[in-house]
Amino acid sequence: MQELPRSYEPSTIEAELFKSWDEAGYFDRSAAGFANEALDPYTVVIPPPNVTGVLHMGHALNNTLQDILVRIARMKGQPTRWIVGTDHAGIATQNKVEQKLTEEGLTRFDLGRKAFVEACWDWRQSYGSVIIEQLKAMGCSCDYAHEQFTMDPDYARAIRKVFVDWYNAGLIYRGHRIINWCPRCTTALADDEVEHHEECGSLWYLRYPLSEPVDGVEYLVVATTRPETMLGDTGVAVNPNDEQYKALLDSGATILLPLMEREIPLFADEYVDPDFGTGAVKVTPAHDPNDFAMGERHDLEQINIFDEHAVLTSAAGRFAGLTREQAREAVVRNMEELGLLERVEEHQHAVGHCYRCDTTIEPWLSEQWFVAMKELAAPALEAVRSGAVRFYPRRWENTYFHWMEHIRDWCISRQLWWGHRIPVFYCSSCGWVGASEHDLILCPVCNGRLEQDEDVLDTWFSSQLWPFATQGWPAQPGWEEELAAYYPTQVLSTARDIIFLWVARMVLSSLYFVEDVPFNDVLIHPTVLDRFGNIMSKSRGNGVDPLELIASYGADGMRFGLALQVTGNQDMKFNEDKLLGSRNFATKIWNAARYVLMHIEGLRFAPGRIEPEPATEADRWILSRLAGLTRSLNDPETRYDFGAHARRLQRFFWNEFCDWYIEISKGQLTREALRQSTAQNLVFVLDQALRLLHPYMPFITEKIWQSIPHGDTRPSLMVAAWPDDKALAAYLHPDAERRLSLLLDVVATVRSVRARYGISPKQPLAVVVRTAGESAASHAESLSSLSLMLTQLGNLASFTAGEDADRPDNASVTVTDELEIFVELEGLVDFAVERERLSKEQEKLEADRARLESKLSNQGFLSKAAPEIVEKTRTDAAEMADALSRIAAQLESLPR
RNA sequence: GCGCGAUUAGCUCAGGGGGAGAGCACUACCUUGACACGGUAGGGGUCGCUGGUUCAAAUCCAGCAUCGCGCACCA
Repeated sequence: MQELPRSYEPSTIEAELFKSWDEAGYFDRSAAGFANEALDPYTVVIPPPNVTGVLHMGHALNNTLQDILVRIARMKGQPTRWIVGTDHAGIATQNKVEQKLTEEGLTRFDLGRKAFVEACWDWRQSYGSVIIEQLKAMGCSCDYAHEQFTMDPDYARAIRKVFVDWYNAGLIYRGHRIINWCPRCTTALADDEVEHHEECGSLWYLRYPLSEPVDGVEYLVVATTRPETMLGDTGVAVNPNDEQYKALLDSGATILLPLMEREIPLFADEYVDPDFGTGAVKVTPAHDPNDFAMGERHDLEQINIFDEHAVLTSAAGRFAGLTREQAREAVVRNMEELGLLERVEEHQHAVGHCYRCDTTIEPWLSEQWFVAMKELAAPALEAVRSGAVRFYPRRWENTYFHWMEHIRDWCISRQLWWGHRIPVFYCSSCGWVGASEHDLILCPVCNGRLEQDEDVLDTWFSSQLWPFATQGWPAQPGWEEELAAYYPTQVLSTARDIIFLWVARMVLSSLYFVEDVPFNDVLIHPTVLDRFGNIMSKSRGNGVDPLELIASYGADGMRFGLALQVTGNQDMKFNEDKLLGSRNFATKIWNAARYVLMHIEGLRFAPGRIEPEPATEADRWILSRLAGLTRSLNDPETRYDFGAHARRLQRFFWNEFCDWYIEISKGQLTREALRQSTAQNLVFVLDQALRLLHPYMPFITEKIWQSIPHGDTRPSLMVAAWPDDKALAAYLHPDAERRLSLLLDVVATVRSVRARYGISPKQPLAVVVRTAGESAASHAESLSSLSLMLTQLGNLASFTAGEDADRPDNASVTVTDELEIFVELEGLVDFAVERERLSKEQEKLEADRARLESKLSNQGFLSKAAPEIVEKTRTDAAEMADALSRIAAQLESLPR
């Protein structure tokens, strides 16, 4: 037990507490021996942040939620491990290191592959742990002692095995295809890594002259959004059923491609939509996936006019050397000069951009590696259909299904240097090609020298293994036992934008290699938008730095404020007010704890856990409320309803414990007979509340808990027992709750009267309550027994309650369903004001009553509504009628 | 085009068939020995629109409108 400083300064306690948890070993699965090995383990893998990453709001939210779940499990005694680590993030990291080189006037080619990769490792050494440190600042209770990295040697082994197994199973193949190419990153991208934005572009109508006029027709018109690609055209297609081109098709006409003076065929293909543009499509097999497909069907030449930077090559003749933007301008100008530009229309269309650098993607023909997905997708689809993997909220399962059902092969090769190099070896002598888990030097066939594939694997190829590769698969000692005990993991919490990129692929690869799902629950948290509803991004500059928020509100304030905003919705407009409110809440908790400490000074507690001792109605009430809170927080159905739980916690602590129980305790503590029991109840409720709050606000709760005499033998709240709703259920007490609400009504009424008449809280008032209705007698008795408490809370000069209590002269009158509350005002009372207020109340009540009565006179209602509803309506209406008559009587008897 | 989400107090959002809620903001009063990052009392809403189901709809269903997010794209 120790003193708490007068004011709460988060920054003065957070780092120190974190260090103490770390040193005590609580982040380990054994929680320094406090975990109960007999219970189900709880394992979570963090979505590995990029090594280049700095904490953003998405991380702050996601890791708050994971930490809440992990801390609850740990307090329940489950062997808990939150696996943490970083992702090597191929493109992102390579970009960072290249950027640094550029500043030094170098390119990666100046360094060469080996030195460049070393530079990446150096970079990782220097900056790669930034985000891990930030997680610590948030208070995240990850297993930092076993930090993982997707480029670790053990991880690399897993990658190798996956690649080789799939290669040998024929699931990985090499192909010459149109892929998405980023000319800035100079690498291929998977379909999912391309972001489509709607852009306002143009549709150019170009005249393509026929080689020979047909029946006086000299040209046809094609429409295109990318005129520059015409330099690579090797055909023009129309729909076979399109009447307007029938004659041309039948005549076997060919086209003389302008600017290139190349003769290209006119052909028919079902793909062409006769109603779009002119119904004639220029076909560029090397630069458009659809054209590529048509080219394959019609055996067209593929002319690649772009190099890897999307600069025109010699295949573009005199346009060689231009960028694609310059080429567009030049082509359009040239066509116009030739009189071949018919018209230009505005045209809205989606354009693909690199998800890493936002450069416009170029569909580009190249040799790449692919994973055949269809076969792999089937069990992954089934895993979610069967419920083995369940999404929260459930609707995201549709997104997953749609992707899995329309899955396309996955381009996994990247033309980068930083990453897992593709383990395929080529023999230049005999042409042998093979994949190997170990580096090969000599050809197994001809003993010739082997060359390894130059490309590296997509970063998502490695992160798909995260849940099992981080637990030792496939070669670390004891991995089978590890997975048998701790796999699948319990929950994966992440943002919706990586459901395809990551979540789906983890399911798919885990089912293949570990023959089990990687996790049972997938929690898709809302996306944090700025306060105007825009997505937060670097380019918009509207991001909020979680570390600044921690500085302003404390880690606890930030966490609680974020948790409060979590709903089942897809978005969350970031509301900083909630963080301010949460910091204030933390201060409230702090001060409540200081109050408790202050008032138990000099008291002695029996050894062991402090037990509650319900001696008064208020004691029974607060314990009942605590029991109810604990029950609702432990409901497994609502385990991911963070916002609802946070609100309940705040309501209980602030509005019930602080506003009422602490206030009531002030009176109880002055009575010798109640002093000890009240103190015990204060400590007990505070202790239990701190436990329930700890997962949300780990620092302040720990700090306070270690300062109060809870009597628990555990040295830290982090490993103290989570409140047991079944044990607390013994304290549920509906009658006490009902009686306290009567008292609360009376107190609120007295305060309201004071405010209305400007009477100081310091001036004691005499109050008389007349009880009414069926429970009049017991209510009168309850209130009488609570009179000490009432007197203290309302600062009353006297209090009497009874079924037949008389209204004093000169009293303000308030009528409730079950009470008539008279507050004596000794000449101050303004009866005109009282009458007006009562009349207003009467009006409102009469309207309500009329509505209920109309229900009760409705045959349909009486015969079809649930009996208990009818009964309730009846008693409510009766109560209202009764209250109305009492109001009428009061109005009648009030002096004029 | 297909799918999904949102629309409730000035703002941010809960709620989810049976008497409209919270926080912030606003107004008034209160520096009371836990807390002014506080307390008390107030004001403020025909729950987007139109239909339907139902004894009963803010709540369920359909359509519409507006905003937003995916996916797929016809060059």
